[in-house]
Amino acid sequence: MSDSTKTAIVTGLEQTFVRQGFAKPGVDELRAAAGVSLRTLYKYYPSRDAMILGALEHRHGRYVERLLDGLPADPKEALDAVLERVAGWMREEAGHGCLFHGAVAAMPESDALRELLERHKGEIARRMAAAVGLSGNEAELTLILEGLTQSWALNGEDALRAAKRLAGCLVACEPKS
Amino acid sequence: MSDSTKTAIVTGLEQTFVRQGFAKPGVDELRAAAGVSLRTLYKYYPSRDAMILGALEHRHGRYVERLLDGLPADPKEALDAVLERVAGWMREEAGHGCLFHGAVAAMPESDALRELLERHKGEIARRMAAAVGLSGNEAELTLILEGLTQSWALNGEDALRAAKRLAGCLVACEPKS
DNA sequence: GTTCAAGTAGAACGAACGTTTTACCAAGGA
DNA sequence: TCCTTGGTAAAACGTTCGTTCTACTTGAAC
Repeated sequence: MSDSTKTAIVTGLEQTFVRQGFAKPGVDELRAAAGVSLRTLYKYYPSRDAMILGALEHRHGRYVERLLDGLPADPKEALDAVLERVAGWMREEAGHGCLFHGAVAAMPESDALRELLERHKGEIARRMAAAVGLSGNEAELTLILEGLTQSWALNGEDALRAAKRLAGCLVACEPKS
Repeated sequence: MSDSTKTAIVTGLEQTFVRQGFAKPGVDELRAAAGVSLRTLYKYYPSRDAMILGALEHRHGRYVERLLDGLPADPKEALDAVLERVAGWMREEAGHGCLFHGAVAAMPESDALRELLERHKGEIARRMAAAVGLSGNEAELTLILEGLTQSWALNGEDALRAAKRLAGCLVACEPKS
């Protein structure tokens, strides 16, 4: 059980699910993407469902790191930076929207997936609200983030402009404390 | 080929896909939900993919009607009404987020699904922006709508409050024309 | 030098799947 | 009366799927 093998496998799995979704790719295609033998693949992830979970866990780590590490200390700059980073993620990694929502949408009856979705979104909302100094407006922030992620597929860079504009409005409208 | 049979079938299909997603349910389960024989089901929808497309077309019609028919003439009231109607839809019909995004997420390589998604979202954005008097802010409106739909699964009624608040901010911030 | 963990290649298996087909039934119009 | 239309029930077909298993290779540690 080597760590580098596991990373290689899970990277291949993640890429495949991003490109093809969760319905289509069969285990043999996942195996090819992982670059290992079927036996090894099943040793690290003993079922197709485990492969899905593993890929999502891996993506969660990458996403949180990319979005939240080393944000500017100033709350306004941090807010702007987060939106830019989300747009960058969409450009480079997620043409088709949030993979976690996609997984739950594909298999809405899986409790494990729903739990993972809640952990993922919850952690991001909490940490981001703190970083941008809008802890009382978690729902508004989450809405802007989800809206940006989801409408990116429809409007591209316009979605980023709209998100910045709405975030600006939110800060401007906020009752002074 | 009777119309009432077709409606009964497509209603059953839509419900099943809403509840179970697009990956899991097999044709025999869809048949049971449609309440017809396998032969009849295949006469109306000659493949599983056609069943998916048919269910989404049907849902599109229902959604557009519910969201946009008979809106108040006053733009501000109309905006509020649309958000309320979206929340009502989420409460009653779509616990798991937008079915169109879900379909594309499950099978991102299907051109037919992507076209349908664009038609669906495009029509709603255009007609709604006109109805609420914010035709220059389609991207912002779309973002709020997508954000509400998507964050409903996470925050429930708080998502509606956040959407109303952001919509209010948008109207207040808008440069007077 | 042997052992052992970690890997490859790919055959095999039973179940499930999407689809087609056969056989039959009920009602209405010419 | 017969034939068409729209439907049911369910067997059958060929494929594909997720999973397991057998047989073999390699590299490093003791």
